[in-house]
Amino acid sequence: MPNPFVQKLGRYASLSDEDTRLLESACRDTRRTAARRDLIREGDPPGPVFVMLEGWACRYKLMREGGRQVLALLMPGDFCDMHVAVLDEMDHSIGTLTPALYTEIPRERMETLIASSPALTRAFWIAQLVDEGVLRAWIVSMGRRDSTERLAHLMCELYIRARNVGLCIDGHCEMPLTQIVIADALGLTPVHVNRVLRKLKVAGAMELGRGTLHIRDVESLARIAGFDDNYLHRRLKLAA
Amino acid sequence: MPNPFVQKLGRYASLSDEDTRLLESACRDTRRTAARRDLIREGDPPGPVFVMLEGWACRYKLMREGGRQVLALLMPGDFCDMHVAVLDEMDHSIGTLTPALYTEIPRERMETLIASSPALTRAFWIAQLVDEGVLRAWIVSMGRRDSTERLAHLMCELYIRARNVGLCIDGHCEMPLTQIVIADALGLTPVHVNRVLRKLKVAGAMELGRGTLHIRDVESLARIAGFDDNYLHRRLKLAA
DNA sequence: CTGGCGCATTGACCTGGGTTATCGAAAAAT
DNA sequence: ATTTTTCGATAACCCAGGTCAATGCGCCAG
Repeated sequence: MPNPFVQKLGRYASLSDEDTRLLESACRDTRRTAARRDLIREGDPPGPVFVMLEGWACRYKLMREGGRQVLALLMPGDFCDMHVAVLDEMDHSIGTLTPALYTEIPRERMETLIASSPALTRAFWIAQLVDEGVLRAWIVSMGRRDSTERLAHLMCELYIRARNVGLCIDGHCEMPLTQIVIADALGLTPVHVNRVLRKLKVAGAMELGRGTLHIRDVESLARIAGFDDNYLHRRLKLAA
Repeated sequence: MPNPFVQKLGRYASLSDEDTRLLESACRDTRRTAARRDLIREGDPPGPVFVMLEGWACRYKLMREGGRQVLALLMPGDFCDMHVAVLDEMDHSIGTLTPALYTEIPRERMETLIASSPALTRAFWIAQLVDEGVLRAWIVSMGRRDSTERLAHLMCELYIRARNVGLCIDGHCEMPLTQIVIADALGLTPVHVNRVLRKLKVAGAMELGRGTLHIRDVESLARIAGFDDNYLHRRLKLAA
């Protein structure tokens, strides 16, 4: 099966065979973890760059009173923090949501990679900018969308991102998120996420269950969400 | 008066005289604008890097139904989007909040700057990572803090950032934000921002009026906010 | 095969913050 | 100087989403 890291970066710049080879060889040394394991914790000194190859993870921050806010969902192909190494300590944690396969690319290796080809440099920059765009889109969602729009918007985003790395087959894809994780990501309670999911199911827009997302009516879902994919910087071809 | 751009980057790496000179000369060519002018709009092709020298601006996104969400507040010393030029179009707008003085640094110039010294490279990376940290902190605020904590948290952040570039004098600083802008930033309504401001004033924590922020009791404000400055990647010395 | 635990589901009730409206005071425009 | 616009301050009312509580299901460990 194709390397999702290569697949993702390949969307942002046309990679030569040599670029591809470099990326693949940087992923040679893989590790497996169980679900709910932290790869790195808030306060830790930043380590290598993590690249997700299988399974999902998330960035998150724990609150004093015990709640948590998920800051980003990481799926295969996603990587974290090209440059964090220059910071003194992590300001958030990263943990797996499912059993996962990932690579750690040491900082020097990463720099060599970036320096080795203009296409790779460009691809990494774009990936970074898209990640920032996603952060901003989350802020927009939390600030100005109600719970239904918010959930629909997140599902549109995740669906497109998953499709970009080949994780979807016409209208449904693997999405191993519990309602609790979704609630932690959207700033809602699990109870309310459940209510909204029911509503979206009844509306015939989408269904989420048993780790799988089924998009029932893309148009309708995108309309509910007020979804515009410009922040992902690719043309929206949901119907494809 | 000192160049806030130099001042800001100087916090992140020790700049040689040569570095300082380079930065200052990149700011030679300045422009003035009135308040409420867009520097660039969503959908526009990305242009040069903007560096704020005087006055405030914000990144924002307009909603279909007319609302807007402020995504970041830019004060003197802040700059935007080192690498946006690689993207096809802007996914949000940037507009001034006050009359402003700023510089536009063309992309090539920016690249020369970054390439010209390891200290500058490092400083730009850190600035970028801190900006991302701020985005994440906003997500945490919107997801998990109530309106009072949220407003207090934003004021702590802005106070520290303003102090970093020399805009504060013991406990008060210029902060030309209307309650409407604050509401747009926090995902609240202006009416409610007003209520919360009154509450914080009565509590003796802070006062915001006539474009000026007065911190009345730092400890109390930070406690209300649940503020931890680790995401700004500098030691918190609010009392200094 | 069974007990336990995390997750999903649902109901009843409550509250933080939204909505709408009004008024006076600044500030900006002419 | 005066008109116009924007901003801040408050009050009355309402609802989206939180809170609390109870139940059931599926899965894994023993």
